[in-house]
Order: sequence, then structure tokens, then C-alpha cells
Amino acid sequence: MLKIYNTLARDKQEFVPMVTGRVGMYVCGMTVYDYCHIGHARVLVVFDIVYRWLKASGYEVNYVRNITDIDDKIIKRAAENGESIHDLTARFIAAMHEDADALGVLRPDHEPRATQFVPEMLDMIAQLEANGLAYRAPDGDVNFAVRKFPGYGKLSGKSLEDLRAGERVEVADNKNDPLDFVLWKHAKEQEAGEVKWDSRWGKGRPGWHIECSAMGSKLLGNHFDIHGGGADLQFPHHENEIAQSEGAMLHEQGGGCTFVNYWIHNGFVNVDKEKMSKSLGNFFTIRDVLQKYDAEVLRFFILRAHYRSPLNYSDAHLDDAKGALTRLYTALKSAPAVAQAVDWGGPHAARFRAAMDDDFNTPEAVAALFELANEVNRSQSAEAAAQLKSLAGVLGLLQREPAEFLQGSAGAGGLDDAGINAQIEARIAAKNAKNYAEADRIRKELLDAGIVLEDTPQGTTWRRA
RNA sequence: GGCGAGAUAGCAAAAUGGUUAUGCAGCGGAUUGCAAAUCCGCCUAUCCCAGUUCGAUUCUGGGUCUCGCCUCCA
Repeated sequence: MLKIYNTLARDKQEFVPMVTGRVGMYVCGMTVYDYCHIGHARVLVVFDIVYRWLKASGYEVNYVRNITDIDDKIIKRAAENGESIHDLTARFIAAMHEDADALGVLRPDHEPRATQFVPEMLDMIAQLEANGLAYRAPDGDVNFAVRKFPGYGKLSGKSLEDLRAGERVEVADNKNDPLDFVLWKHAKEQEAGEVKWDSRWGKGRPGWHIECSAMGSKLLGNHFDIHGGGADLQFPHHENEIAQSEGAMLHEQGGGCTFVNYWIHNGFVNVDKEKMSKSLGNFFTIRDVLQKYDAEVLRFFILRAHYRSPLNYSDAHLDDAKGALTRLYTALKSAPAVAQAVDWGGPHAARFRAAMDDDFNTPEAVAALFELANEVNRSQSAEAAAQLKSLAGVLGLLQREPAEFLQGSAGAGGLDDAGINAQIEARIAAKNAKNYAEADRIRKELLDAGIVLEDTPQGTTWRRA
């Protein structure tokens, strides 16, 4: 039985879908004005695991991950670059897909873009206005009236009084309450035509929060099972989504309606114990990291920590993850696995399943993989190897040929496979002539070039250190 | 200031009211021409102070420290 830590309840709860056997899941994706960094990689991988585990558990999952392709930062960046919004977002959507694919992240069932759902957003804003929860501000914006929505703050555990006491909330002239947020931004003179949509409130564009409410409802219904995202979205973004969606539903159900049953939030990636973020400038893009590390190492690094814990990023930690993943692939190299479905009856699989059912405890599930690898090494059993590969496959790991992972690819100026094999042949000749000094010299030379040789009963193999 | 999360061995990171986490690193042995890999064994833990308990790293209270949210952010 799957248990999920529900932010709304601040506790682990048994997962019960609204419709037996089916799950509707929405995750807040990227705002596409730049390359994804490691923090984004974590959201992608974490919810990929949620998606995979739900499917492995037999659910038919409808996974929606949105793309924010219109907002202030995008408009600003497009202007700086002297390119259209469309060209900018198209480039970074393609880049995001490249990065996600490299990390072994499955494509969601739907990837709605904000600009494709403006009519749905306008309908929802109109409904909020009809329900007395939205008002036209003097400057032409349409705002959500936070005070009119009972229960505002239930997700983040904040009361309006607490929030108001916070000195960091800036007072805006056009809002009735400093905490009110924008549903519809009126168009500015200098803005390009492609960021202006017609509406009954005049030309303008949607506020940030409304897109997720509108797209979630459109694709998954007004009430669905799971909504996820980074911990920083808990407030205000997700709090505001609840206010919008539940506020818009008031007329239909006479109050008491629920937008989402389970809210899941992943922890941050830190650098030197500080949150990795654009504003702090302490971020590494996924593609930067992939210059130096295998994408599967990055994925594995993310899965070795629980999704709600902070994850400190550093080269040393990635080196550590690489060493650990090498152990798993080495086991599969010694005992090649045949394709086979997971046998859930085995002890390691049982431990793995219990771990994943306990709020997606991937570190514990990975520990089960290592115990299985130990068994593979001891028994050299094809069945055990098949079980290791299929179980790891549930996490999107260990699906490549071991040699491909272990040997990697030659870096610039490094030895290519032909050069390595020529050296190995020369060393074998020296060994056969009992010229161990020469054999060791060659091995040392290769080692200095980052190539580790391993003499086995089946011959000499190599891997990159 | 308000609200919340966390402090586990050299590093990373799970779990648990009493019984081996796991990986990397280190040490000893087996194996090897020597290595590497692998196997066997070992080593190093539960922030501090009280309380509950036969027994607490685990529960309760207090303290210290760290981090996050309260503004765009995955």
C-alpha cells in the first residue's frame, strides 16, 4: 500500500485514488527562458520516479507537466536577445527536452503550454469575478481577493495575519490587500503584440498562477489526485492555485469543493548548503554538468537522497555517485542479464517495493539494489542479474550495456578505443613473453590516461576511471 | 519578526523503542605474475541537557546550530 507525504496534511497518508486504478497527476514544470539547472533536474527526476512507481504499481496514470511560455522573465529575456517570445521559448523547450531525455525522464502524457490555454484561463477568471473573488484594479489588472476566500493559507500553513505581519510583503497601490495576486495583467503600450490577448477586461496577459489552475482543470478535471512541484512553489504559487480553483468551483458545488487530494513537494538542490537558484547565481545547468558526468550518474545522484531532503551538489558527491553506480554496472558486466520482468516475490524486490511504497524512499530502494548486486557477484547467477537489471529499471537505471557505461566515451585528446585495444594487445604479447616490466609499463601508461585494465579469466577488459 | 524542516560514523545517506542499512573512503585476509574487479572480515554514528521507559539515536520538553518559506524561483 502506497503512502505519500501530503503537504496539505503535513503527514504521510495512504494513497487512495479518486477512481480505482487511475491517477491524475499535475506537476509544475519549467518557465522556458533559459537552460535547466540541477534544481530543475531534481524536479524532473523526482516526479519521473513518482510517475514510474505509480505505473509499476498498476495504475493508469495521466501525467501533466506544464510549460510556462509567457511571463515577465520571458518577455524581458526576449527583449534583451532581440528575438520573439516564440523563438525564445521554442529554443528552450527543445533544450529542456534534450536535458530531460538525457536524464532518462519519461515524457509526460501532456505538456500544456500556457499560451495555448488563455481562453480557459479567461473563463476561470470570469467565474471568479462572478463569485465575487476577483476585482478590477484601477490600473486595469484583475486581481484575486485573498480575503474573500476562506481557507487561504491551508496548504502553506500560513494565516493572513502571519503573512501580513511579514515585513517583506510589499504594498501595491492597485491591490485591495497586499496579498492579493494578479489574475490578468493589463497590456502595456511598449509590449509586443504577441504578448497581448483580447479579453472582456481589455488586452492583456494571464498572471502566473492562473495557468496551472486552468490547465489542470481542463486536462484532469476540477478535482484530481496529485499535484507536485518544488518546495518553493508551496507558497504562494500552489496556495494561490487552490484559491483560484476552489474559488471558481464555488458556484457548482455550493462550497466545500477540493482541487487536489495529495500535494507533493520536492526539496532543493543546495550548493554549499544554500539553495541553488537563479537569483543567487549559484547554479549549474544540466548541460554543463553533463559535459563532465554521465547523465545516469546525475540521475543516480538525485535518487540516492530522499526527494524531500535537501541535496547538496558538489563534484565530490557526483564522483561518489559515479563510484557507486560503477559497482552496480560492474556486477552486470560479470553476469550479463537477460531481459526479464521483475519477480516481486524475491526478498530484495520485497524490500525495494516496501521502500518505494513508503513515500518513494529511493535511497532504501537503491540499498536493496546493492544487496542484490552483492548476490550477483557471489552467485554469478543469470537470474539474479536479470532481477537486478529489471528492478533498477523501475528507477530508470542500469538499462545500458555495462561496457557502454564503464568505458564511457573518449574525451578531447583522450585515447580512442582502437588505441586502447592496440595497447592491450601489446601488453598481452609482453605478458606471454613473461616480460612483466613491459606489461606493467603499458598498464601504467594507460592508467595515467584514465584507463583501468582488468585481467579476467575471459581476457583483459578495460574501463575509464 | 512569523511559520516550517533538519542535526546519524572520514564523506554521503536510510531506518529503527532492544536485533547488519547501503555506497564511497580506510584497515586485514582470500584471489592475482603484480594489479584491477570480486569475495570474506574489520573500523568509525546517532548535536547538547533533562524526562518517560527495564531499555532511546528513535518518544516528550528545553537548548544550540543549520536550512527553507514569508518577493521571482523546481
